Formats: sequence, C-alpha cells, structure tokens
Amino acid sequence: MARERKIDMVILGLLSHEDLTGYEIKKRIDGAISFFWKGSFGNIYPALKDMENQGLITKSDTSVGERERITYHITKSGRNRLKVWLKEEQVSNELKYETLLKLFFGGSGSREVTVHNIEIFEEQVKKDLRVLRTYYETLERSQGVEDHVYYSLTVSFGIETYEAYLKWCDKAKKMLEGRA
Amino acid sequence: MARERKIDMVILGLLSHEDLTGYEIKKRIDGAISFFWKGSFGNIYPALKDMENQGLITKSDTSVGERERITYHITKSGRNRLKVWLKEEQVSNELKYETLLKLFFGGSGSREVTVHNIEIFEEQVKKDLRVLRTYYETLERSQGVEDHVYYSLTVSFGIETYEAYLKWCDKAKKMLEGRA
DNA sequence: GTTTGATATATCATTTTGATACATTATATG
DNA sequence: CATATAATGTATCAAAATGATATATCAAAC
Repeated sequence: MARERKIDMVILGLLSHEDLTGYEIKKRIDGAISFFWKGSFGNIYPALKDMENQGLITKSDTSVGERERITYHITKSGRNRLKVWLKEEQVSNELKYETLLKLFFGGSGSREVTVHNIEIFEEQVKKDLRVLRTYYETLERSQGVEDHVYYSLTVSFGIETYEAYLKWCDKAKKMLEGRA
Repeated sequence: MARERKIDMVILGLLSHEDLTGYEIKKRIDGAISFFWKGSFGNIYPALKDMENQGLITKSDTSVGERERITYHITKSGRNRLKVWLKEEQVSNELKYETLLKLFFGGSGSREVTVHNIEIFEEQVKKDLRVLRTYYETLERSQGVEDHVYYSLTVSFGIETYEAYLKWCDKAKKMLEGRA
C-alpha cells in the first residue's frame, strides 16, 4: 500500500459530486462501492486532514449545537488531481479470495470441509447478488442521468462476475462429490 | 488487517507440501496463487520468525558455502493450526478493483479516457487468461493426483471469472460508445 | 572477464485494517 | 414520558500488508 494512497481518489471522487463529512464518506463507501473497494475511519480521517493540508479539499464547520460536524469540499486542485489519476495508465486490481486459499490448501483437510467452504461462499454470493439486482432495477427505473451510465456499469460488472461465481460453485461441488 | 495474519495460512499451506525457504515461498505465491492472493518479503520474513517462535514451524540451516539459506519445516502444531483455519466459518474475500473505481468516477473525466481504461483492463485480463489456460492444459495432461483436484478448481475459478470480465468489457465498451 | 539475472535474507516508511473510545442526537419501545 | 437502542460524528491505536530498497552470493550468458 505504500506509494500512492488510493483512499484519496475515493474521497475526491465522492466529493466531486457533493460535500460530505468523514462519516458520510464512510457510508458512501459502504454502499454500492463496497463491492469493489473498501475504506475505514482509520483510513479516511487521516486522509482528509492530509488532503486539506495539500489544498485538495477545504473544510467548513457545519456543527449543529454541541454536535461536531466537519464538511469537506473539493477544490479546483482536487478536481485536477482526480482527472490526472483517471488518466494514469497503470491500475492495480488487488484480489484476495480467502475462499480460494482454503480450496487450494484443501488437501490438508477433509472433502466435506472443502465442500462446506464452497457452500459458505455460495450463500454470500447469492446474498450479494440479490442486493446488486435491486440496485440494477432501481437504476433501470431512473434513466437519462449521465452519471448513471458509470454507476450502472459497475453494478453490471458485479452481477456478471457473481453469476460466474455461482456457475463455478456448482461445477466445483459436483467435482468434489465425484459427480463430474 | 489487524487480527488474524492471513499470510501465516499461506505459508503453512505451502509448507504442508514441502520444506521451503522464505524466497521459495515468495516464488510459490507469485505463481498460480498470485491469481487469488499476494505476499511480499516484508510480509513473509517477519511471519516466518514469528511462527518459529510460536512453534508452528522449525528452521534448519541449509546454507551452501557462503550463501545463507534457511529452510522451514511445518510442525504438528502448524498442521493443526492449518486444519483449524480450514474449518473456520468466516471468510473474507477482499476485492479491490481500481478499474471499477475509475469507472465509477468516470464522470469527472472524458468518455474516451473511460473506454481506454476498460481496454487496459481487457488487455490484462486476456494476458492472464492465456496463463490460466496454460495451467489448465498442463493439469489435464497429468491427472490422477489427489491434490490436483484442488489446484484445478482454483484455476477453473480464474478462467470462469476472467471470461465473465471479458464479456462485461465488451458490453461496457458498446454502452459507452452509444451502441447499446 | 564481466555483466546480467536468479537466489537469498532483511528492514523501512507508508498505507490499510479493524477495533475501540467517546459523545451527541434521533427513534422506537414499554 | 422515560429510557433503551440505533444512528451520527470525530478520532486514535496496534497490527498487518505493501512496495521499495539494501546487501550479498552464485550461475550463466556474452
């Protein structure tokens, strides 16, 4: 993770649409984005401080009464930083499937355990797929907005790959149960 | 990443098959495993030291001449640790697609940039798919070995998902070029 | 004979994770 | 209406992962 802090791009991307607090940023990441990226408070708050010092974002106090609230706004410099990143050639997609790790080392356990692990994965995928399909239907009903194209494509990416997962689960279970 | 150090399981899994040095462990991870997990020296060496202290592995000096070489061997306790992990219910598959992040925030750039980013992804996937298919063919030609079932399934997982990626790339490009 | 690449161990700064601490405000439940 | 519970909000910390770099030996190519 050394080198370029990726969370910066997530934050800038979100702030390019609307002003947000750190907490709200976390909520956004936990939504549709969670299918292809993650973030935590321990990640977000330091990044916000740092980016403010760099002049990529500005903060404004929007506290109500006793309740502390710091809303962040993207600057021209921040928008530029985002554009530069979008144009950068090299991308790193980091995939870590503990499920496959367990499968790969499955020889150290029993076949039943391996099959069970696949079933756990299958259940999770089915659950996520339901959520993704709900997103997709909502998008279908509200067409025309330019940004929706991009959103829609990420959701369809999820649906496409998750369906491939399920197809594989079926195949894998059959193979392990000696039916293939 | 706090909590349970996952690299331990990768190392134990590899050592359950053969004795290895830290360098060799890195090489194994960079092979077929790299499609679903990663590891670095800064990760492996401290883990080896720590696991040796815990009694999960033992080290033996196999240096040749001046050349330093520390070979690690899994203990009964280590094998047990591996089995316990295999049986653990909760798994976390952490997927980080910078490609999708760029797509999601594509509205901040131009359509051409977005399409180009998809093409970069597409090229990488095609390249990886060729490697995976080579693995698969090699496996087909050497059947019968029990462990091959597990290996074969991870490879087929990769092929299945990478094919889904390509299918999506096609769809996405068409959509962005207004052909859908 | 010398440059290049593979083998080998190790550490470091930076980033991410996941948990926790602490406090306020809104909402639901009895 | 009181009170419990959930949501909002900022912040920090230890542990773990990343990616780069340092250092050195040995084999092979040129």
